[in-house]
Amino acid sequence: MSKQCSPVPASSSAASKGYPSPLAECCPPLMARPLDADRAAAIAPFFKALGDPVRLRLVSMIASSAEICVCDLTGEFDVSGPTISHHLRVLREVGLVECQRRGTWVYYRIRSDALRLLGGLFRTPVSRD
Amino acid sequence: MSKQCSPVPASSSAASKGYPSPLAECCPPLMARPLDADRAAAIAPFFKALGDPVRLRLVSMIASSAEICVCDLTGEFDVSGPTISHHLRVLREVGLVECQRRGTWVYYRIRSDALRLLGGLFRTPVSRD
DNA sequence: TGGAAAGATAGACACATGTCGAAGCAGTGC
DNA sequence: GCACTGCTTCGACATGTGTCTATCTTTCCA
Repeated sequence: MSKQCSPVPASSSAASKGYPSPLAECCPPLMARPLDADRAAAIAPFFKALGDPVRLRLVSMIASSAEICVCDLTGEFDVSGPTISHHLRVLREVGLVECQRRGTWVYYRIRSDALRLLGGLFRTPVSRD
Repeated sequence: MSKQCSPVPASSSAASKGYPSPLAECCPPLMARPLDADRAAAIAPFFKALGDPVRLRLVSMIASSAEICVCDLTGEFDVSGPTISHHLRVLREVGLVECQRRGTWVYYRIRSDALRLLGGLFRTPVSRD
């Protein structure tokens, strides 16, 4: 029953932590006002997922094309296939990417709503600096 | 000799990893083109630092004011003083914040160049999505 | 039906990380 | 000088994380 691809409902980890939906226009820029504990707990997993060099590169590769096959990702790294698969799972579960199986191959795509959310945190509200 | 406050040269962890200066207009948006391994290794530590809920909140509190005293940070969390101090050190070493001692108190300030760098990664190059 | 290939999962293991209490260091003020 | 306060560092500990090999599942095709 294809337990592997897209077992993730919509937002997953953040949602499973009790916060409604961090993807939905949730948070003001970091410079605007302090995050409360709940929002911080909901958002931190996204950054944590991006905090590994392999995963960061995976995200940039996936985000740079409309979609990309796992077979085209694996060869670019010095780590084993299962390790790539593990990292893709982390990215999937946090809601940064989504995947779709087509025949033998699995294609990954970026979730641009997640990218937008994170980008929004770095906007400068008034342009102080 | 105040080993505690600002023992960090300029960019630290990223610089110590051999990459010139991730703070200096280094990287195209994630969606523009894949990061090479070196840049990913230089940038991932920033996200890793933001990947802890306590640190993310600390950053948002520091970024939300021009500067803020450690004594005003500690009380907002359920963890001990040494733990806050540890997290501030991580943020300092990666180059996200900087600090300055004034008398008995230590004040933290955001490094907006770092915030800009990270924000730049989420810009949409052409506006595909 | 059976083999091959693409990926995911399981289990194990070394290492990193978050947390704490205790101790240390740097200023302040008596 | 000496006690006090603010903050950092140290050492210890439980837990989390990244990686691997081995195995399993899914799909395709002869």
